[in-house]
Amino acid sequence: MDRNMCNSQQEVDVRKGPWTMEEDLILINYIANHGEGVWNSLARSAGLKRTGKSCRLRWLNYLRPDVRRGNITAEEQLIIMELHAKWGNRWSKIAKHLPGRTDNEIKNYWRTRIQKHIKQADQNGTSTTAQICNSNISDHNHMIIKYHDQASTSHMCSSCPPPPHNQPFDQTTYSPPTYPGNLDNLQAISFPADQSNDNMWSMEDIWSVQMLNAE
DNA sequence: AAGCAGATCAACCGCTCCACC
DNA sequence: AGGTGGAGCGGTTGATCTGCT
Repeated sequence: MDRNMCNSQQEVDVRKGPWTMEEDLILINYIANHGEGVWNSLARSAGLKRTGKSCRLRWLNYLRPDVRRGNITAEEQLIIMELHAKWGNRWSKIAKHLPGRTDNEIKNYWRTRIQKHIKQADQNGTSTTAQICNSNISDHNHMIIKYHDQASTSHMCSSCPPPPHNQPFDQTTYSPPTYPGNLDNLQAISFPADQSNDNMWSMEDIWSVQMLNAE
């Protein structure tokens, strides 16, 4: 009984849900002064009513200064698809090849954009392998992806140059994006350009306040 | 303008792995 | 060798946004 009360009291003390700007600032300031460390004790020391896990996630996915916000570019999209073909849902591994992108972001992107189109295409046609053709990388408006019937013809579109990998993607070990069976049947899909995602407060806001606090 | 449905994404949850004792 | 705690990962949820009627 007492234990239950104690637990529920602890649960009340742990905040969940969206982070406030104040919490963000506390976390940023603390890490700026003390560095990343043991997250549970960091959360306690910083005076945040959050779990270490929550702090870690917030820092890695949002607050780190090197996190890139905004649209996934066509180049990044290609890399994601290639590496997903290679490794499957190893999001953190894929994220390592996309500097500034987080595993969470890539995972969400895959599930909400790419997988959706694959499912839709699944209902339309048949094919077993993928061919990726970046139709208009320069304006980043649309990207066409084609899946062909023959495994042997799975390769980058011959009329297109290889993707301009400016990331540490290892082209020497590059293998064509042959998709596993459950990704069959995609014939041609196009993605509209991403919308910019405005947050309640921008990272520029946070970092400008952080600079002021640091002075 | 209001209501609804689908899309998006931040955050949480549960699990596994690994290092340390 | 086994236990424990922290870190990291992938899956899922739920709030919010957006576009359509």
